[in-house]
Amino acid sequence: MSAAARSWVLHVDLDQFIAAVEVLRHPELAGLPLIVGGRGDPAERAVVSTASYEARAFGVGSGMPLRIAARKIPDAVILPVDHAAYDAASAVVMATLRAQPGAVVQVLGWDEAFVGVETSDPEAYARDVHSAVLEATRLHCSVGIGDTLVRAKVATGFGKPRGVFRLTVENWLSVMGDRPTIELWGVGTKISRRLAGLGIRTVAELAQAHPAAMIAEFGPRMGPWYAQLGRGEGASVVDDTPWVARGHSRETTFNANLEDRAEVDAALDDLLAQVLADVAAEGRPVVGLGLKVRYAPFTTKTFTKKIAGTADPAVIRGKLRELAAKIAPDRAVRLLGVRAEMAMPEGAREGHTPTRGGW
DNA sequence: TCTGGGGTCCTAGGACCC
DNA sequence: TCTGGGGTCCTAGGACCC
Repeated sequence: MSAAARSWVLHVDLDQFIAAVEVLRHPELAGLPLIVGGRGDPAERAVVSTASYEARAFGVGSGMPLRIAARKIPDAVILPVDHAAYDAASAVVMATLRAQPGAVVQVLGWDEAFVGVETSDPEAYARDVHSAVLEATRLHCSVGIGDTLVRAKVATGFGKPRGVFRLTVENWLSVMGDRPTIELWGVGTKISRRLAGLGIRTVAELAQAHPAAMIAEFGPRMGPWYAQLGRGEGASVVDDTPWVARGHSRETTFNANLEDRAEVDAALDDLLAQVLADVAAEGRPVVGLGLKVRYAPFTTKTFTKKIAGTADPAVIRGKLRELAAKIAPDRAVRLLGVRAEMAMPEGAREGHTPTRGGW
């Protein structure tokens, strides 16, 4: 018997995207423990962006300091992050998705996107997506199928690698109900711990959480959102409105802490110049500034300031100086970051981040 | 083990105004 | 005197994602 056509959400996620792109360029690396991170130098302060399956077998994963990773796998191949290469590969992937019949595509990152589609056979559609992406890029992907964005996103994890998995209102609780809340998209260590404090440890428990208790703990917006997440509910319509950046930022961790105020000022100028180059490319006025400083060993402070909209670098630099006056003069600086917030154009999509309750 | 870089959004609390 | 109540804006901090 054949099902009627209805709308589905697909979540397409490339397998080992960064490592796979590198292996395409360096076929001789196939099968070796491969680590991509920072500038490829384990002596520098940087972390792992991606580890190949072979490297993961040694306990190396993304987010781990490069130095530790190199210690765990002394003969690993360590490559620098090459944004341009991944951007190019990503563009081909997204173009391929948009070329699928009836596809509405919402890009989530370099290597993943939602695809909204009307079909009677979403598994067949998903396999077509996999074939098309493979043919265009020689990269494999996994596809989650869902009746909401959240369910599609979570489903992908069960399809990896190279597979397809469907998660809907029918099987959500039987598949996810007994799992810990941290496995939900948007629940991290902190929130899962606070949930545990309320006696909520599993997805099923979260799904039935008392609304008043959730609001008391997490506020009127996030409280109900987390409970919804537990049920896999939320938006079911893929939104292909173009994404518009709210701001741009640059930050740097110094390999040796900065002790000197003049060094700090010079580093801030350098970061600001990079940020303003990104901003200038969009031609939108700057309406806010942020300055982040991490003191050694590891305390982070941020300072922000709204400003009257301007594109004048001299004015912006003056405002940044005002924020910089708040940096403790007597503490060694480990990291500096500069952020510029831009005026949003009329009609830009609001709340596009699913994990913060925006959907 | 010792913690990158680029983003987004939410919340709490203080300032200020009426 | 001894201190209301609501609204809005801003700043700082927190949490999460890829």
